[in-house]
Amino acid sequence: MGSIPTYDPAAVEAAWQERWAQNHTNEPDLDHPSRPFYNLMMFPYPSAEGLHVGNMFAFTGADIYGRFQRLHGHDVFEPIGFDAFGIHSENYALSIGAHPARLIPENIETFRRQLKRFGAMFDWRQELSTIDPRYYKWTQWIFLQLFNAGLAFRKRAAVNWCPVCKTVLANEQVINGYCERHPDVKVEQRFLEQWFFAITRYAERLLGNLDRLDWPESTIAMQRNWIGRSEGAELVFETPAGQKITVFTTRPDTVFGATYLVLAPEHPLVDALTAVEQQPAVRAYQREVAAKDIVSRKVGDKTKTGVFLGSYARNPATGEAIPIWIADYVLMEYGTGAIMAVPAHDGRDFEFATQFRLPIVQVVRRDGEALPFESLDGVLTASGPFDGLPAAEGGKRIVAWLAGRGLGTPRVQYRLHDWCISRQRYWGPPIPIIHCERCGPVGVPERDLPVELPLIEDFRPDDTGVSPLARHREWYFVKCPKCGAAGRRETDVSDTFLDSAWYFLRYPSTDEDGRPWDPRRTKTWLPVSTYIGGNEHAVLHLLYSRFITMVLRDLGHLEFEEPFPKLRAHGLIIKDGAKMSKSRGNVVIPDAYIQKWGADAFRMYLMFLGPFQEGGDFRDEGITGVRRFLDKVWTLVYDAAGAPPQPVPLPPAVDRKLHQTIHKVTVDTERLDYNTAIAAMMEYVNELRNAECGMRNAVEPLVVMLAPYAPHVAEELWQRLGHDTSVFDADWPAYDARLAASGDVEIAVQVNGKVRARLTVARGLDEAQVRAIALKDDTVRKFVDGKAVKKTIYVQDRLLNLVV
RNA sequence: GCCGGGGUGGCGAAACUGGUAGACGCAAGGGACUUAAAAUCCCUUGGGGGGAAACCCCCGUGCAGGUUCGAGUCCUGCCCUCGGCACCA
Repeated sequence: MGSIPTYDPAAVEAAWQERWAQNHTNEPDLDHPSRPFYNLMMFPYPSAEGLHVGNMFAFTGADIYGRFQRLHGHDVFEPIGFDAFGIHSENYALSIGAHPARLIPENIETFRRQLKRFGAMFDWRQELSTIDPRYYKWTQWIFLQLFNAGLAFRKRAAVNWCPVCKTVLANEQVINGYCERHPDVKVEQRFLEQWFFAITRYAERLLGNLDRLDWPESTIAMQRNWIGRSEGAELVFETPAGQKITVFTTRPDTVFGATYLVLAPEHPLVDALTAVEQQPAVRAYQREVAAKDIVSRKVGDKTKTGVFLGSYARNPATGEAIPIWIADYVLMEYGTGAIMAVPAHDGRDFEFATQFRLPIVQVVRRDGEALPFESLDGVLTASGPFDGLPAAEGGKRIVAWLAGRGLGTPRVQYRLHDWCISRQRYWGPPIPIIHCERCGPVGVPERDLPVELPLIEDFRPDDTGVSPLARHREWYFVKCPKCGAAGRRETDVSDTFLDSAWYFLRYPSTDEDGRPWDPRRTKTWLPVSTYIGGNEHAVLHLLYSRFITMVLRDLGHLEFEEPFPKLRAHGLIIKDGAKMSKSRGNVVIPDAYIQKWGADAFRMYLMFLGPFQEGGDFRDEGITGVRRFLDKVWTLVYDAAGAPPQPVPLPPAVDRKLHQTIHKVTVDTERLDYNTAIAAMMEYVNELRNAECGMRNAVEPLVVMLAPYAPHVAEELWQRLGHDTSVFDADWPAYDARLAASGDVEIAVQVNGKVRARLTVARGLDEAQVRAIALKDDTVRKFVDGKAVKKTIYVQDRLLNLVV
């Protein structure tokens, strides 16, 4: 047998990484693949701290899946890139006094080195970075496609403003009224001209398509909630002067109980509806609300406030005059910015009515229910001709009745807002627009793309709300491309979510300069076969990517409208019960672990920590177990490699276990249940060791199954077994269901549902046979003797239950 | 408040459509090898009780009920925890 060299991961891994690069092992033929499989994972933001275990956990899980597909004969394309623009990079650069244009490429270099070290099958030919002008040229091109299609527009909008970041924040960057980057800085409200994408026009399709996506239920639910479709009606309340106030309601059945109206303080009709004597109070209230930031208005103190306008409108159902109020609990951006208040059947209206002593009229009844009664499960009352109808049915009839008089119409409303893509910052792709006095906003002609982000030393944002680019005069002033008059460049840069909304389209075509992608390659590789990423992107990134893809399809640039038919979400790796973050100081960097244990052991350890799709708590105690396992495999294979090459039949117990293992590893890997797949391989190795079976045909399939998990050592062992091609060119082992289900079985014998004995019997016995054997067992007899067996339940090969 | 996960040994976790709870691994204890240690190998390990022993009994999957021959798994009502949304009419 001879002495076995010890397993030295560092040497094995370096050697194979070099060979993969030399042999182009991970570079599929992009133009003529026979069975293309696009294995996509969410590209990282290259932070200054470097790749942390959370990234590596995600990428390893995705890489295992790609390698598994490769072993099933697919041409797997597994690209990687860097999402390197954005406020995170810029703020970090500011905080250490560096320039992002110099700092970020260094970070990328660190990431690239770390990514190469852990041994994923990345196709480095197709690497991309969002800060590369060759990339963002096409990000700008996409903006222009939307602009030319009328889907990009400018609007003055109330925005969240962080006085420290000196920029607009998205609502999700505001945590309880404070900036997510600066937990002690209150967010303010500002009004600025912003660029928006009209994503709301796609709401119905974005929602409807969810039904046919193979995505985690929870992700679908989050998207559904975010889009927030509600069905209801618009109803019209008229004032004596003939002004029409339109409200949106999901409860038209309760219109007979509407005892007052509430408008948002910014509602355009407020001035016209305010009685002279109420003007001072109304103005004061409007000013007070405007001074609040939009977040604390929504999230902060929810005590109801409001002011009576001093005027009235007619309830279209009862004909009664009801007072009109303004209150900040009504939001201008949702529905029509006005509501009919039904205090008997809405908690918020109830609170408001109680506070300001407004009338409360119950119009839906169910026995034993107190007000406010919000359920639709009741019967109409005090509703004229509709009394006695179930609320849902009554609502439909009331809308029809009001529609007949021109006072109502059914209406679907979404919570989704248009996507604000403007950022008053430096570190992003300039929005490719030139403002002209005569022509208005004009798109930069495609031949002039990219609009390069100029390298300016003073990129610090200031308090004006205008991007630092405006201070760069030779860049800022430019001729209008349409009329030649003096124009000014748009100085806002676009949201990073736009960079990442199309990167998967670019990967197969990174070598294209004249167009964003090669249509033939796109047709070959897209849509993405499997997309694996974190649930922190469940809503925005995925929704925006779907939207952009849909628009590009409508404009004739793509042939599909859903980019990710199959999505899987991995869990989060936490440390000491908390999410890893620099501020908590609990970020784990993988380099030292890889150094000590090897990339293969560390990959497997991360996957063995818990279910991939749920994540887990990082502790480093367990890694020795995985490393010991690899050492055992190493020894077993070296022993087997010395055995004669012609196959001899395996001992039946080993053969059975082998086929059971193949079955389990196959099924579990396909489902991303990596932790149990690894456990199954460990069991098999234990079996081989117990049986002292060091046979070639017992270990060859194991090496192949191990390959997705521990690719370097699998290659080394495969070669040791005498193969001169990559293990990834081998076939995934087939399993024989008959063999897997051969041999004896242990049957549990229960008496009255309690296990009293375990019998080892031949497979496939019938109830009578098992029962006869069971009744000979001493322990069973102890519980059965002297009693009548009333009933027996038999589950083939598993269990016999005697009921006495 | 609403929408989703999840509560199982000392720890990370397994358990397919109701059918032998705790696979696999860590840690711990004992033993072998060694001058010694590390490494490696073997054994034990949910709690309690009985037996000289092979073994046997009772309890046990967040809590309280229920359905069932049988419940970690299904139903009802709670508690805790983690994500997401949050005055969306």
